[in-house]
Amino acid sequence: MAGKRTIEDIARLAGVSKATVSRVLNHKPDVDPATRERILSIIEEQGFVPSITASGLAGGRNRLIGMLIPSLTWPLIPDLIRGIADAVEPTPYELVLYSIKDEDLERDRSEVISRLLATQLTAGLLAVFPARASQQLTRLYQQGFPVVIIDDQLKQTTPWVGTDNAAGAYTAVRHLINLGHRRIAHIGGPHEYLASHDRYNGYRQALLEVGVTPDPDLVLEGDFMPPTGRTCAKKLFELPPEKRPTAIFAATDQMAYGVLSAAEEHGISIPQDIALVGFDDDAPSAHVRPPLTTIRQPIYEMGKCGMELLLSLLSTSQEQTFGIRQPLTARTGEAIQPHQPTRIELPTSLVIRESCGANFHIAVTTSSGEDIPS
Amino acid sequence: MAGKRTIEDIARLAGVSKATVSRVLNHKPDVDPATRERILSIIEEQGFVPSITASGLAGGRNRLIGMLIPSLTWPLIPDLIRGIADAVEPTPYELVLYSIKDEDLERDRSEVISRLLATQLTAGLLAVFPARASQQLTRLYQQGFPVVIIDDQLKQTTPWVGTDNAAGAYTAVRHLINLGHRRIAHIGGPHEYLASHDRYNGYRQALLEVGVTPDPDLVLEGDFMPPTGRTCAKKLFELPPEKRPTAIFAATDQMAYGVLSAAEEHGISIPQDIALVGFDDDAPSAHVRPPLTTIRQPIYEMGKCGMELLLSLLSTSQEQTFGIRQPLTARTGEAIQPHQPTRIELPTSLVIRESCGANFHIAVTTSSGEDIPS
DNA sequence: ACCGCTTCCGGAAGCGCTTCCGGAAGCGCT
DNA sequence: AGCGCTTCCGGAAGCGCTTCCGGAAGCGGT
Repeated sequence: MAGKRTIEDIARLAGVSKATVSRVLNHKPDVDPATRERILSIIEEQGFVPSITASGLAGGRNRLIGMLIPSLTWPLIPDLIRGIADAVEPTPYELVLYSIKDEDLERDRSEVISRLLATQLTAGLLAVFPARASQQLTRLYQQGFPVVIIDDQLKQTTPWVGTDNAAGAYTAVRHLINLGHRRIAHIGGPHEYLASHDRYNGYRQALLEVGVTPDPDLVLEGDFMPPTGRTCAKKLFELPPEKRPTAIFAATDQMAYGVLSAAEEHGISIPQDIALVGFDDDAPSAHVRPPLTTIRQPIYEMGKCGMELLLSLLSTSQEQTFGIRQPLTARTGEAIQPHQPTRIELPTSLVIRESCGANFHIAVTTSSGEDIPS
Repeated sequence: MAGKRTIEDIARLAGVSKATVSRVLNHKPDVDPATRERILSIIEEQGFVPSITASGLAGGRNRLIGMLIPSLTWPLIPDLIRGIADAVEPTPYELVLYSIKDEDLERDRSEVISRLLATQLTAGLLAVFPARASQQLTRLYQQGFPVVIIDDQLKQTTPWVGTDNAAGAYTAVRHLINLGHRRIAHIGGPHEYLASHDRYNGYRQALLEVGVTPDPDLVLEGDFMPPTGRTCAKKLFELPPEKRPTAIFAATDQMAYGVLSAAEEHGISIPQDIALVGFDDDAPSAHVRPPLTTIRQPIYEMGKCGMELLLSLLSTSQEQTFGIRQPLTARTGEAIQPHQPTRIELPTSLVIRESCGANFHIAVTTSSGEDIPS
C-alpha cells in the first residue's frame, strides 16, 4: 500500500521506457493511444503516484501554490480559504500556507516573501490582503512570477480580485439616507488600506448625491477593530446635541461592535437614538444586540475567483514556456492581456437587520448559515 | 535578487566542494568552524536559499508538513491554525494544507490521505478532528509515518492532543448545580465523536455527584450545529411543566445559539426561565443575547502543542534513521515512548457570562478579544 | 621517524523524474 | 523502389541536492 514504486517500475511492467511513462503522466501528445491506456491501467493497478518532489526538480516547475495569509484572526479568512481550497481541489496543485504574523505585516514582509521565492517551492502565489507588501508583490509579478492579490492593493499593477468597496459603502449610506438620515457619521479604517478610502468615497458620494456635504467632525479614523470603534463612537456621542449624528456607518462590523458597546455604556439605544450600519457581515453580526445591518462581502467567491485567476495565469505562463505564445486567449476563459493585468471586482450586498432601524425585517441567510427570527 | 544560484555556485565562490556546503547547510558536524563561517557569510551575501525540492529528493525526507483540516467552517479553526502556524514558524518546515470537504469527510477519506502519502510530499501529518478517518491514520502511524491527531479520536493509538472534554462538561454542569439547578438537560453531539461522549460523561458525573440521576428525557442528540440545537430545545420547551428543565447544557455553542432562537420563539427568557451553558467559546458567544456562558477550549494552544508534538516525532524518527536510537528521551522535552504514543490533554476553562443566570459578571477576555460590558 | 587517530574535506553516485535528440517504423507519394 | 514526412518511442543527460567512501593532513605518543 505505502507505494514505494517509481516510474521505472511502471516502465518495466509496461515494457516501455521511463520516458514514455513520463509522457503519459504529463499528458504529452506523442504516445500511442493503446500504449497510453496500457500504462494508465498499470499505474492505476499499482497505485502509483509520481513524486512531486522529483518532477518538480526535473521539470523546473512545480505543483505547489503558495498562499499568503495575513492575520488569521480576521473573521472572514476561513470563508476565503474555503473558496481557495475549493478552487484548487480539482487541480493537481497543492496549497502551501504562509501565514504572516501581524508584527511581520507591519514591517516589510520582504523576508518571508523572498524566502518563499528563493526556495523555488511554489509555482505561484495568492496573496490575501497584503496592504504594505503589495509593492514587493508587484515587483515579483513584473519579474514574471505569477501573483494574484486578493482584496487590497494600493496600485493596480497585478492581477487582482476584490469587492466593490465604494459601491458597498454607497449602498449602505444610501440605505440610511432613504430611512431619512442626513447627519451620518463614518468611522473609517486606517488610511494605509485602499479599502478604507473606497469605503469613505462611497459614503461621501451617497451624501453628496442628496446635497449633503460630509461634515469632517463626523468622519473618524479607526483601525478596523472593536476598541477604536468604541472610542470613535464615544467622541461622536459626546458631541453637542445639534452636531450629533443620527446614524453611523462603520467601515467594519468589528468597529460596529465597538459602537454597540459604547452606546450601551452611554445609554444610547440603537437604532432608536442612532442607527448603525457595518461592513463585512462577520458571523457574529447576526447575533449581536441588535442584529447588525451590514454590507456582505462575497468572500468565498473572492477566494475561489482569485485562485482560478492564478491557475489560469499558471497555465498560460506554462504555455509560453512551451513556445505556444498566447494561443488566442487563455483556455480557462479568463482573458490575460500581457500588460493589463486582469482585475475582477465582485459585488457586495446589503443585509438588512435591525441596527439600521428599518422597520421591516427581511429574512436573509447570514454568513453563519443561521438567522435569529425577529 | 531572484536567486538562481545553486549550491555549486556557493561552493565555487567559497573554494570548497558542494559536499561541504551541503554539510554546512544541514548543520553536520564535520566542518571546520572557520570554513563554516566563510560559507555561511557567502550564503548570506548571495541570498542563497537551497531548493526544497532538490534536497527533498536527494535526502529522501522532506521539509513539508501536511495539515488535514476538516470543514473550514468550524469557527474555532482559525485559532487552531494560528497555533499551528506559530509552531512551525521557527522551523525550516512549511505547511501544506489539505482541506477536506464535508462530503468527503462523510465517506471514507482514504483517497485523499493515501494520495497525500503516495505523493511523498510531506514528512508528517497533523490531522485535525478526523473522526471517522482516524482508523486510517492509525494504520498510517503504525507503518511509521509521523501522525498527530488533534481533538478527536475514537481509539487512543496515535499521538494526540486534545482538551479534557469530560472535565469541561463537568465544570459547566457543576456551575449550573451550584446556581441551584437540578433538572439540567443536555443537548449532546453526534455519537461518532468521542468528544460527544466525553461531554456527556462529564455532565452525567456532575449530576450523579449531587445525587441526581440523569433523566433520559432530558438528554438529546444534536449534530453540533444551530438547527439541531433549536429543534432539541423545542422538544425540551414542549415538555410538561414539571418535566421541563431549569437549565440546559449544550455540547456546543453553535447548538446553544439554536436554543437561544428557539427560546425567543417560545417566549422563554434566558436566563430567567431557563439557564443555558454552551461549550467552545466561539467568537459570537460574547455577543449573542444574552452573552453565553460557556466552556472555553484552549484551541490556539492545541494547535501549537500538536505541531510541536509532531515536530518532535519528526526529529526523533530522523535520529532513528541515522542510527542514533532513542537518545535518552527526545530533546524537545516530550518523552516519546515507542509503544505508548504521547497524549496531551489541555485544560478548559469556564467563561461566565449572562446566559447561566449567575448574578455577577466576571470580565474575561473572550476569544474575539473583546467583551461587551454588562 | 613511524603509527594510529581524529578532523576536515572532495569525488562521485545517486534520489525520481523530465526532456532533448535521434532513430525506427509506417504512411502516401512520385 | 525510393523519397520525405509523421508518429511513436528509447537513451541518456541532467535538475540541485545529500551522503557514502576514502584520502590528506595534523596530532600526540612511542
